[in-house]
Amino acid sequence: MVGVIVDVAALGRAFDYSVPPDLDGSVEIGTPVRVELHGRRVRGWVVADHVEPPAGIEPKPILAARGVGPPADVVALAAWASWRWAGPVSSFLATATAPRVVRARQVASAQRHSVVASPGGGAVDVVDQALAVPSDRPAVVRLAPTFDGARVVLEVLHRLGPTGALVLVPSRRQAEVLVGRLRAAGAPSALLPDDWAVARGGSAVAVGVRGAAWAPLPAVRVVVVLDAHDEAYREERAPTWSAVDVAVERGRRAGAPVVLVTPCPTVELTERARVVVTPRTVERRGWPEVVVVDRVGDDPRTGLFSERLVAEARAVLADPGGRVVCVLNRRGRARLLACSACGAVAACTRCGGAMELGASSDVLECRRCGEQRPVLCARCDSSRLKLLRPGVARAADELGRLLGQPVHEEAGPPGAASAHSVAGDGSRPDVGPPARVVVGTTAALYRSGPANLVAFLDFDQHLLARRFTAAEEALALLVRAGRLVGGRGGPGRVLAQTRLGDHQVFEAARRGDPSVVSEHQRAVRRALDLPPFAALATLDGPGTTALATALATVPGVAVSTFDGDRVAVRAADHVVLCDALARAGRPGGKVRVAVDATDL
DNA sequence: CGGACAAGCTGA
DNA sequence: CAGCTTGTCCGG
Repeated sequence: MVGVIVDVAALGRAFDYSVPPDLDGSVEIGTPVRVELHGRRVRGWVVADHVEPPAGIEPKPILAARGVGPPADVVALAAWASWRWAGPVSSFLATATAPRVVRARQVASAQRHSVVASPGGGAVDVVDQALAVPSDRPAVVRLAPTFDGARVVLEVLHRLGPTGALVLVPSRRQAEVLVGRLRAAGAPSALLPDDWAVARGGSAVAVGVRGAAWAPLPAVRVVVVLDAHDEAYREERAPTWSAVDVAVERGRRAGAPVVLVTPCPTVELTERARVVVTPRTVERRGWPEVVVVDRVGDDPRTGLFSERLVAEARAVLADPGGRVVCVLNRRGRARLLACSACGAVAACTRCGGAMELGASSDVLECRRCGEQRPVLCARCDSSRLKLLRPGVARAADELGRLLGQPVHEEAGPPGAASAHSVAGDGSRPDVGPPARVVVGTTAALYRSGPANLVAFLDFDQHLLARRFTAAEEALALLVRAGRLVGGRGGPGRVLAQTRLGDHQVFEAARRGDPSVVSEHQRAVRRALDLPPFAALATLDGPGTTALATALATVPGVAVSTFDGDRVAVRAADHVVLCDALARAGRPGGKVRVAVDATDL
């Protein structure tokens, strides 16, 4: 008999099944199976061996085994994650399972011995120090934005060999590029999830994005996370797990060193890891030059583009190869309109959402419910509406006029193909040369090639975002921009328009020292009892009240309402918080539980 | 989650 | 009272 977790979100516990003789040998802990449950056939995973079913229960047989599953220690890790993020074990097992059935024969085992050459340079010292950290604590390696993190990976592989190395990067593109470099350096590498079977064999480096924290390496010997500050490591949908936390826990359980590489360590990271730094003069040179354009004295009605910005852009474009990228995190032509006569904001008469100008500019559309109405004020019937918050499309029009250049708009959904993303060799024969002027959302920072000027049109929207991690995320944007323009001493610059010119984020960039932000944030978080000095979860959905009521009775747990109907749950640490969530169950039906939420 | 079954509501 | 909706229970 074996214990099986079924892929039914509401069922947290395992059910017992018998293993029919023809499946004996192909079923072990982690094996994906089909089983019958309550009259239907569902997917499940074997999570326990040699179990005794309770008296009076006659287990049904497993219907089929679906190839090779995650190794036993990953199954145990899924159980831990289920506790840590208050989500179903099955959701984590699904993430840890190959996208297509993997047969035992496909899992490559023994491999040749391979040696990775040391990349030399600054990576050597830093890896020396990182690997000297006792393995029960991760090391945070703080390197300048323009430092090539792949060198750290190569140096680690040079020291410890490729077998059992787990390497995470924020984006698929970075994963592909890194795998190419590792293979070129002689390290057998598995790109996840594609090369799942190879990783399951255990003799390659496993490389991938968020989900690769669950890579099926049978024995992890070292973990490296590049750009460990990146938000892409967090799953926003419930359960809201973090690949960095999973990777750290995995390394801890395996007794393997964990190396978290980042130019801008978050308070979360600095609080629980030992920070390894490079010489300040070296680090400083690898930060971009940041021009802060403080618009605090400007007339609010002046446009999106300060004189300084236009002058800098013109100077860049005077050089035939010069490129400019402008960032404005608002899509559409106009996100918020108001009546010029009476001042009323153009809100939807049905749902109250903000209405924006449709593509043809002759109709108002609600972004929330899709309601349409003519371009008229709902209060006074005036047809004169003014723009309160111009979007990307409007910004592109305006910039095109100011610069006398065609402007490319980049505001597609994340992951969509870009007309001008630059391939490794700098060319895209199918679309022609990259645009010289790009206006887009922050997505433009991830899809544009090298630039000479990256300008944030309204940096305050990042500094003032409602998440309490806003300052750290804003610094990460300057880092990202810095990688497009290069370090100080080079020709490229970052420019930020703001009304908060003396914000710590600018001070950190000016000094090339991210600790300015993390020290400031540490003080704020401590004073407000926010993570990492407390554990925090938010609840929403119909079952919120019932769960909040149950949690409020647990000693050490504090419950408070915010935003009308959402609930924040706080405790001194995750043990108290997650134990309370696990014991409370879901008394009132559907609730979205977001452990480690940042949008208070 | 989703099927089974019971209790409650509706209309002719 | 058939037929349908809504609620509650439970899975090996």
